[in-house]
Amino acid sequence: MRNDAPRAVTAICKALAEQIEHGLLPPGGKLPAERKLSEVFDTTRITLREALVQLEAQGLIYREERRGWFASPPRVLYNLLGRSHFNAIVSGQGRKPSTDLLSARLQPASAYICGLLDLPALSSVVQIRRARRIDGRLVLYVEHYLNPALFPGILELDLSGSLTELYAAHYKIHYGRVRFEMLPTALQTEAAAALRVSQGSPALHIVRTNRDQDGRLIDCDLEYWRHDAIHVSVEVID
Amino acid sequence: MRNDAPRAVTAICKALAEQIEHGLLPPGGKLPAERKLSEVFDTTRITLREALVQLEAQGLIYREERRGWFASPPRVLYNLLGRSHFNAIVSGQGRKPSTDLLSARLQPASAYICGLLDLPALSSVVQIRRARRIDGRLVLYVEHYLNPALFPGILELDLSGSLTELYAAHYKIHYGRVRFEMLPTALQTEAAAALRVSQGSPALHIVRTNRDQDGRLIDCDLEYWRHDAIHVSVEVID
DNA sequence: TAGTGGTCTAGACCACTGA
DNA sequence: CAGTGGTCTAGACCACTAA
Repeated sequence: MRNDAPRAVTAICKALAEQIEHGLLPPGGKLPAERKLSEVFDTTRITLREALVQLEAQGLIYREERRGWFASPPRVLYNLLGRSHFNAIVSGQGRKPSTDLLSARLQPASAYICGLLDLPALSSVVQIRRARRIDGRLVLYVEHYLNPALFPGILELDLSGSLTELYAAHYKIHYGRVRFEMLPTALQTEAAAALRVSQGSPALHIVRTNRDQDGRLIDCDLEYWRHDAIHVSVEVID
Repeated sequence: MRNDAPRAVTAICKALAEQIEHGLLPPGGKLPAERKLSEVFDTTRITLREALVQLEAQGLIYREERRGWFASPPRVLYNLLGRSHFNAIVSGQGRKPSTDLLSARLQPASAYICGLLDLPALSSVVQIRRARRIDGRLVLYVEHYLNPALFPGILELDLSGSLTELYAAHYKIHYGRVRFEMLPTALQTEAAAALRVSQGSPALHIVRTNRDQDGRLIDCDLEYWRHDAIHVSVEVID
């Protein structure tokens, strides 16, 4: 690393960042083709791509598989104490939420899920897989696992909306204690495919385990957020 | 992307991941040189490095600038409701914490810091910059900003230990309400240099704003964690 | 000083997107 | 079907680390 002259990659990052921050590339706007950009900056595609990947890591731009690079929209604020759900959070911030239902079925619980939900070995669970969007952009892949004893017939209902509201309306179950685990990782095969990004993209993994008003473990969510789509906040009162 | 045959990068990732998970490369252990590995996997260094970067993103390995690649130690659990501090958290999990004091001085507050601490324009603040280690490994870069009115003479004290304990012992100030903001990003120049990693490495940025027992804003921390060193947990009681 | 990682060049082919 | 991004090759030089 040269200490006097900045790296080519750094220079490209700065130039692009400056353009984005000054609004020359509006949020959601597509960047020019990689080959064009590498000409503009008089470098190779490899080097240019390294710069793009760094900007992606910073959250300034994102890519859609085989479609190109885009300026990132603002992050959505996820207040853990807000006790709210995706649709409400997103609409509350003036954005448009939507949900793709990927699959929903009863299946044997993995050892990991049994542990989370405190179920005996070889239990069955309801698995619901969904991809969620903000203003049309895929930002969140979730696997929900529900204790089937508490939600008879749920697979017949409309699972493309808020599960929270479904629980309340059909089962009179409300969230009580909720536990969050958060860890930065990279997207694995399933999540990457669902979000249409390349495997290994940085992401924030959140595991929610939810209890109801009586303290019973009712379900858990394995969430995978695009790392640049979210901003988590918590206020701890003494 | 070929759909039938897996990518070279994916194959390399799997092979290395398998070795690590089966303990052939113990945590903290150094991987062979990149050129050696690229021979082993019969590929180029570029391709091999892409695999290493993906494993880094997953948190399985990490690098030290110009020293090589190492298997990652386990993440440390950061319970936001634990109301504990770095040294206590780390020792409590059987690991060894240490702290490098990078700088400590009174300086004009940036507009951003004024906003966080609710200070008038052109205020001065005490800035303390530290790098913190777990078992010798640099994992956290922190900038602390203190309201100087509350901590007279603090620059004369030993700032390499727990500030929490310093506040209590010398100023009878204890934390009350605490606010956390968390967002995944990439390390910028200062943090990257302090942690001796390359700019643009994935990281978890945590902003803490702390109030004392009387609700006064006393200080804030801008924390930058190596993304693979931490596991955040919160329990929300209804 | 030898070897390592950090950076960069100059190409190539393929699969997919979108017109 | 043209253009794009995804992937890969086969090198090179430099700065730094560790012996």
